[in-house]
Amino acid sequence: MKNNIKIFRVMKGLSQEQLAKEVNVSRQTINALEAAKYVPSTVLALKLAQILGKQIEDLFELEEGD
Amino acid sequence: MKNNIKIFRVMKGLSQEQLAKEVNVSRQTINALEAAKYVPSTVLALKLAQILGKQIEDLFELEEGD
DNA sequence: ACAAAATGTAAAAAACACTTGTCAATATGT
DNA sequence: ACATATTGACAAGTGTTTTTTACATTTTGT
Repeated sequence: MKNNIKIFRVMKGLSQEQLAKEVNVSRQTINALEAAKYVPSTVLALKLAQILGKQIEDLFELEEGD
Repeated sequence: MKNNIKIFRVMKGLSQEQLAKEVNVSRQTINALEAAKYVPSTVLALKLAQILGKQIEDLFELEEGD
């Protein structure tokens, strides 16, 4: 599961910590997400999409094996 | 967290079991989802949106407390 | 009325998101 | 060069949550 969170976050001029605060998670969670260590819950995905002004489908891409 | 899975599933003329097979989960998972017993993983949400021809944002709606 | 298909529900297992803490590395600005 | 802000990475744990297995009920068609 690939994601483009980092790209859109930077485009918004936000630090990981700032984004984390906006969606109520720890900074490490954002960091791990950008490193594709795991896939966020649907709730978090929706919040991220909302803050970043994108559709979830823009942020995440299904891969072989998902 | 509300969802419209049932509505779109029926519009597609699919049974719970058929939809379940398409997205590789048990039939009961679909049933529980439609009963809003829980929110599916992002992976499953993406697959459902794909099969139903909708955006995740069309299927799920954030509520107070999510 | 009967069989088959579809749906509902509950308990339990299995999987996973997320936190906290910590340290190292890289970038940014003065 | 120095200090500060930002990011990367990792371990360990916890608690939550998704998902399955199994059984019961309802619906549909003939």
